Amino acid sequence: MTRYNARVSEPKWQKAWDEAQVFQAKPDDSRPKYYVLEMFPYPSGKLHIGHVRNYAMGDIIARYKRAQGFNVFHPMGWDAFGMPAENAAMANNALPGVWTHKNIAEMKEQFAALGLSLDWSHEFATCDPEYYGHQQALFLDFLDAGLAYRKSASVNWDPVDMTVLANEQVVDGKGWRSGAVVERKELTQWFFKISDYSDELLDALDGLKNWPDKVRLMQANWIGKSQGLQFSFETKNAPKGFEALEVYTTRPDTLFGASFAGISADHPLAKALESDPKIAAFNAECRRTGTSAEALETAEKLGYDTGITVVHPFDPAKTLPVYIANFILMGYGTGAVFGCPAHDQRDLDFARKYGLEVRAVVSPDGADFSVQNEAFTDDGTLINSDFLNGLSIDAAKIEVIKRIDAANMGAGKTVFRLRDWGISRQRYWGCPIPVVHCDACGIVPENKENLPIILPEDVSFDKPGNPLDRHPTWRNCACPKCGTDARRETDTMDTFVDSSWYYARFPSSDADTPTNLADADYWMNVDQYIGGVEHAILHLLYSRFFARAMIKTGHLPDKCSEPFNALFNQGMVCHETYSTLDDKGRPVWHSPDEIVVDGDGYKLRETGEAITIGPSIKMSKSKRNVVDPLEQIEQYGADTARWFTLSDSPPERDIEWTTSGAEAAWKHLQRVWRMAVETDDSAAEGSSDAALTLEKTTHRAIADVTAGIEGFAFNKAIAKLYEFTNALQKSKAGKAEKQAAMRVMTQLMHPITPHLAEEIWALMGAKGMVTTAPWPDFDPAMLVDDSITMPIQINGKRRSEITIPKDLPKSEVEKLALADNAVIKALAGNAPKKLIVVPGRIINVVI
RNA sequence: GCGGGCGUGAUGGAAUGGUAGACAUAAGAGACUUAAAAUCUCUGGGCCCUAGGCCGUGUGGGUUCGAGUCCCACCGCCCGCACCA
Repeated sequence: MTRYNARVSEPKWQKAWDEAQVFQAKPDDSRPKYYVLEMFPYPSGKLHIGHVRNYAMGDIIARYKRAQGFNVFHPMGWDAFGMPAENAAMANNALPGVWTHKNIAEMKEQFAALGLSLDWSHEFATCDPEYYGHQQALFLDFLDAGLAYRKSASVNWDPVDMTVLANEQVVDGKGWRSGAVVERKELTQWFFKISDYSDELLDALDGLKNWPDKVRLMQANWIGKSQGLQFSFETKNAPKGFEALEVYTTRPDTLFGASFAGISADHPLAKALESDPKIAAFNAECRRTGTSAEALETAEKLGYDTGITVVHPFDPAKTLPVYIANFILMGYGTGAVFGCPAHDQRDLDFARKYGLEVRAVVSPDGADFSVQNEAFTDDGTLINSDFLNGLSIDAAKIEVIKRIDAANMGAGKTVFRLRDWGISRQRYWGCPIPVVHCDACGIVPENKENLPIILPEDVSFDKPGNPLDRHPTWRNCACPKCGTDARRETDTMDTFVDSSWYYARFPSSDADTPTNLADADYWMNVDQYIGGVEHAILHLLYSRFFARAMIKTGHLPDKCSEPFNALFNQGMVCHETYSTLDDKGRPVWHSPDEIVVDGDGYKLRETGEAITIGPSIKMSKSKRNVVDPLEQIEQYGADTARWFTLSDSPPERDIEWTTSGAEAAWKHLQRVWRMAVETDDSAAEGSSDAALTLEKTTHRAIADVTAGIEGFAFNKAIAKLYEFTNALQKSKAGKAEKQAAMRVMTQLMHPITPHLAEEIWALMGAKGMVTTAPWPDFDPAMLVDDSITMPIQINGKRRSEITIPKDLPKSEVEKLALADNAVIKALAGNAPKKLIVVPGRIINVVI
């Protein structure tokens, strides 16, 4: 019996595609273009099984669209800057650049084994000076356009990675990569003015119809738009310069319920009072409080009465005490608020602790109302509020803003949660920020003709901190303005900058400017973008900002403000975990290849020790539940891995890698191969009924698989291919008909298992390569049968079925239904109460 | 706390408001084989003795001729954000 030998066939076809250059795309106005892109990988040096699934998805789309006649652009590159290279440098005494390029070379080979239809002629790595030099040019243009600026700010400092992190990179109070508790630090940093686009980035989310709702919602929440009132209280007993205290609120309607004013420990007023050692100590304590989930759960509301008071804007007789409070954030609004305990839970907790007045000013029904331990935050009617009494919340807000505005005390204001993007990183392995510090001229942008500012290679990692800082000569340069001795900026850019515009570089990867407008005009935008949901905010929000900034600076055409037309988030590949316990009762994790199934359970191969099987979770080095894709490819071939990772679950969901599942996929591919070989031996003449049935099945399969791929339901497409295989195997049609069906099968399988498809295509003597063959069409007329079987329900429960001609009039269907034995029996001579016929679907007899 | 999602056989999962469990995996039985592998056939939600029937999509209600699907409440799990005034 012949077997399909993936180990021989796969490299053979990869070479054939390569030599025919079938995946290289050039602008061509005669065909519609289609730009499909998967988030480019970090070159860790080792392909992960998750990569296989991710890139297989993109490849299905690319191959399918190519067969549909689209001019498909499917490029690949490397997100090559970042911490791991520096960590490796410290551990192995290897240079980050050398380490990274070695990884890229290894990984590219592993990618080749997957048979992806990639156009490698546009490849680049973000650590190439040819790439990051253009990024430096973009930076200078952003600087010129006011989109980049430098300021001193309190930043998130990761004490392990010894670098600054963006807000988006702090997760649960910890660094997103190192996991270290983040500290606050005052540093002068470079920022991108993403806040210029807060409104636009929010509003444009509505237009992203082909993005997951979840991602759009997450971005909307992150941008966090609030509408409210910003106004000033007049202060009493405050230090000089603080005659007014500006606060922000989204509930101006509750102003008459105010019983205190609160300021952040980082508020200028709080700092001005630090000459009092008690206040200094209190402020220090506030700053120390963590922001992790647990810390927030348990943190008590703490305040310090400054002795200062403010005057109520609508009631000069009323004054409110000013507290420094630990729950007020300097980074939002003005860092100062008025507290209305009745209608804000935090203020209520605070008021109860410090014995402040709790005065309800909104009542659910307009009647007198009081609040105990739970703040009332629902809709209602204003009470106890002078001129606001009887108004709705919305009307009261408008009225208060109007009066504050008229009194020149403040105005309505929209505030966003989104802050500007701090991009300075105190790291070596990143894109140098192209500015110069000159004693005479200050901060001077580097001249564009001096770009790229190239990273030095002779660096050492024997000490913590940024090697660029202690490099003997690299910092030294001439001031671009006055020519005197000056020093380079040693901070490099956040690696998220690198990935914020790579998609725009691919179409013109050789251009001597960051982009080429003609190429961008042809290829942009990305029609289908695929990647993990972990980038829902960081990468995707930054990219949306970058596209706008690049339009403003003339690097992209106007149509590119939303660079990703459609987004798909794929799930992860998981595996169950295996553990034993050490002598102290701590778990010891074992990798799947150390495990054997032995009669009644899983055992450790070496010692026979029984294994505890844990839940299937994301593959990770620490839990050792990792499956090496290269071993799988070595054993079964890339097609099997591609087929299996897409077969069982919807692509957006996590899947569990199981050995039995992978073997089953491999068996199935062997079965298809065998069938292709055997159709040659079929009887030359089959039954004509069988031939017609097979033809209809074929058209049905084309329709279903096409719909599956179009709808990103690869698992369903694969289920339909199984059905088609089963039907073809059982078919009694003749040789020619079976071969025709087999050819269609090959075309339908080709996006998923391209190598096997090519091998069968060649075996059957078909012309050219299946990779370049057009997608098969189906005839809608072939999808309908002449007779259909309709279930009959009695009172909604299925009781019988009848087979009737397709276009039988409704009245005839009713007659036949009433003549059905089960119906006659159930009716027992009575007329039905109701008879529902849904044409082509179902009949329901109501008794 | 706020926001979002999801609960279907032993398992992964199908199912425009219209025959629940497609397709696959595990498992069981059988065929072929000296034997194993490979391959093929059958069984494959639960219950009742069968024809056949009853029950069944987290729980309880509701809308409907008809609900896994829509609505309400509850329970459980997952994800995101989190003292944002």
